[in-house]
Amino acid sequence: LLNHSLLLLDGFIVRCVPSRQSRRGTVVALQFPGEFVDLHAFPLKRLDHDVVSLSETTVAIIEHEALSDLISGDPELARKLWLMTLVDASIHRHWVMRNSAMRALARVANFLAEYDARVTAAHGAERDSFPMALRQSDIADATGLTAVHVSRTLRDLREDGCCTLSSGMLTLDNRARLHDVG
Amino acid sequence: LLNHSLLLLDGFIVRCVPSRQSRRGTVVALQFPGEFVDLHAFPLKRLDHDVVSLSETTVAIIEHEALSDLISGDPELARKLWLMTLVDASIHRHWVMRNSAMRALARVANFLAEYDARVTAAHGAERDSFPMALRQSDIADATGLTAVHVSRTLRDLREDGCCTLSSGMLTLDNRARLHDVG
DNA sequence: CGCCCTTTTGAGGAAGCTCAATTACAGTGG
DNA sequence: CCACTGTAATTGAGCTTCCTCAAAAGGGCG
Repeated sequence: LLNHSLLLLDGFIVRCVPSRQSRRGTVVALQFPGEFVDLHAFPLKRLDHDVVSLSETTVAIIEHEALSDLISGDPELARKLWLMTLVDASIHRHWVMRNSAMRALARVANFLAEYDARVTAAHGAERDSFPMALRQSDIADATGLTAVHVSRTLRDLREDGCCTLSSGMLTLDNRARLHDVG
Repeated sequence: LLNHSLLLLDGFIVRCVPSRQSRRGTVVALQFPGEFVDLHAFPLKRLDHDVVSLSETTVAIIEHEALSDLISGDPELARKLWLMTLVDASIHRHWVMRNSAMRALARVANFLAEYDARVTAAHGAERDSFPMALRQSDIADATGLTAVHVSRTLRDLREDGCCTLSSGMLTLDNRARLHDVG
């Protein structure tokens, strides 16, 4: 039973639901700096998944009592907090579609494009090369593929001139083509 | 831009996000009587997916203005409405896991088990046989399989003694085994 | 240098897809 | 009552995609 939520200030976090596929389970969400990790625990009071940090992280712990006090005097803020959880849900729907209806190449490309878009939003400026917190096996857990096949798929994307993932850095060699593929 | 939300009173509705796989796109959510279809349009003011009825339906149209009036005087109600959208999100996460980490047999079994659980909740009493609003091609759109393979998978479940889907009726020949498989 | 973790590559196999034909079934009109 | 039609379900054959297992190659760090 939770009485606080986490706001991610720095680092990178994934949310996982248990499954037999991987030791850690399936990755169902990414969280970038500036995002709430488990705001839904505020009305829900419990968590139906695990929270895993993949790097050094800094978080703000926000007591639910404090949130209650804040929104009781500000219905507009309440609306905004609700909206943040709805954006989460919208992304979930996209993930269902991606992992159900796209083949490996498009799936990984689309995943990396989402990562790009969100890291850009968190960082404030578009870059053609930036740190990627996920290893290939993490991408596998998030896309429903095996690590081996992710490796092959990344090679295809690299040879296509889309992007290069190497030693923790993702380089977008051709953002337009990546978006096209994914 | 929406200024109202739908409460499903009777019938059956699916929510779809566009994809190239199927004409209608990927089914990302089921809605049973008693559930809000698009409550998230209240804070969000727009819809990022399609709403499709698969049967005759009766809905209540709820103006957002009315919702605003209601919750302004009742913070507890606001909390409950928020919670309903969070349950939706939790189910989304389960769908991501199911369609990413489960094989066809377990995937379809789990899907039918969810359908069973939710139709039971909506109907008020457990039954071993009840109407199934989805055709095999709809199940395919919801599980990320092809209609042909759903057909084969249902045959396997039938021969396993789990359940039988025939002419719009789903019969649970062995609920325990179905849960076990899925 | 040696160790551990991650990535890459190969070969073979299994799961699921595609295409195509057949069957079942309900509705419709003669 | 029976052909005729259109939709949904089933079945088969061949193929593609992805998985599994196993081994090799990098790469960072003690």
